[in-house]
Amino acid sequence: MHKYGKISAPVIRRLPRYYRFLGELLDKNVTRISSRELSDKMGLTASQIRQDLNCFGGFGQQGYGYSVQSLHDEIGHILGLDHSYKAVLIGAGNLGKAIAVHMAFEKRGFQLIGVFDNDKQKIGTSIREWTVMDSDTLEQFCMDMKPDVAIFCVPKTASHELLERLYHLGVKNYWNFSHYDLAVEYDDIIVENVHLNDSLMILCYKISDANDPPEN
Amino acid sequence: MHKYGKISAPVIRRLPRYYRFLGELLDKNVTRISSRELSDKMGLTASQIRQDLNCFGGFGQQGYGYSVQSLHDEIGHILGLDHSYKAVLIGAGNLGKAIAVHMAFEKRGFQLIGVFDNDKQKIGTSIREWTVMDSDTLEQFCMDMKPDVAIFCVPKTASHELLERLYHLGVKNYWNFSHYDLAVEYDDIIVENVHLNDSLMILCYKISDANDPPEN
DNA sequence: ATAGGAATGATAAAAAGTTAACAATAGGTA
DNA sequence: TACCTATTGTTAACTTTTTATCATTCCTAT
Repeated sequence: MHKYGKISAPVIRRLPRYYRFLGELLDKNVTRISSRELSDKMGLTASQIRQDLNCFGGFGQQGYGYSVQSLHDEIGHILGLDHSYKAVLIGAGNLGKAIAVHMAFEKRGFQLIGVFDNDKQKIGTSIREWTVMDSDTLEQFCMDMKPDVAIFCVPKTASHELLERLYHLGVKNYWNFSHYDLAVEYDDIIVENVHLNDSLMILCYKISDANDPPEN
Repeated sequence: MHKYGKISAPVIRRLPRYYRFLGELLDKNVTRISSRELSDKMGLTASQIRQDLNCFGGFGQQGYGYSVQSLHDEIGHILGLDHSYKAVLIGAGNLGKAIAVHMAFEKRGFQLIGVFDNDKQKIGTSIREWTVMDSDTLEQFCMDMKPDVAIFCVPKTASHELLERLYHLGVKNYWNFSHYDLAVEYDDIIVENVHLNDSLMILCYKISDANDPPEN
């Protein structure tokens, strides 16, 4: 779909934020914006915004700025949100359930096609439109449905074995909520981590640091 | 508690990962490790590990390596995990419930002292040991209990007003799950974001990019 | 006790990322 | 139509971060 040069990770990680702010501007019926105005709103430099956007092409007009609508659309396209990658979610505990219910997958380039768990209590229960399936049926399901992505909402202890199974079933992309590093196992998989524990510890650091700042 | 020079964000964000890997080594009864071995396991350079650790002091011994136990403890201390910051969670929906149930707050430097929601259906219900309280009582609760942190599990639309209320109640630290940027509102607050939507979009980008790589 | 080897801590070099500066250009205005 | 202004796209400077190098130190074995 898109073929730009190698884009650096920091730039990529900023794209969703641009997308979000532009969406908010759209809601407010703002039709055009300059890098300067946007930088003020977002708390970063105008230079960075222009630099970032120019990785993908010249979306602006000199002396005028950027069209909010078309920039929003462009970024959505760059992110690949017009895809519909098939995702399976594994682990229908509190977190898995929250993810299934909470996320607007369709607006983010995905489609949730199945929810799995190995707990007999949960199998057969419903989460919105999905009926929780038995993890033991993953092999058959994957061969039939060929999901693109697995969403890992399982405990750390289950992660390793599950990754191995899915990897051999051809699943190479992972959204990982488990307190475990999938990426170190295979080098041809794509992993996006949501390490809640790490995030909480970072918050702890920041608070501790602020409450007891280094004397200069 | 700790007073090191200014530590850069990238270093801080790596600390929890070191902590995690060291914890796993402890579980396996590994008593010592060299930066080289650890770097192999973690998929980064030995140089970086040594550089990172030396921000905080010399924890290793030349010709020997690092003691797993003491390095683990040191990093825990640096992160401030021996604190017990008081946290309130706001928004007892699927996500909020999952966070309340899922996270081992006590092991991460926190203590969850209250869960709030404005939905009459949810008020009074129980989530583990917590009874969901009415958001309208936040003012009184905060004045009595002086929480250090608020965990935002509310919809974007509620975020702005809620931040304003809590800010004026003296809450200056936030763990933010809402699809909204709190940090742009005030400049004396600490915010750690968990933007699930952003993360999902980044995954979408990575997949799209890998499936249609730039030709060289 | 002493020598050798191993791995750190520190310094230096390289790479990556951010910010600043400015020329080029398009739109608005007289 | 032509000038003036605003704002981009681009290049260059600067800053930060990462990686490599190496001297120093401490453990281990003889």
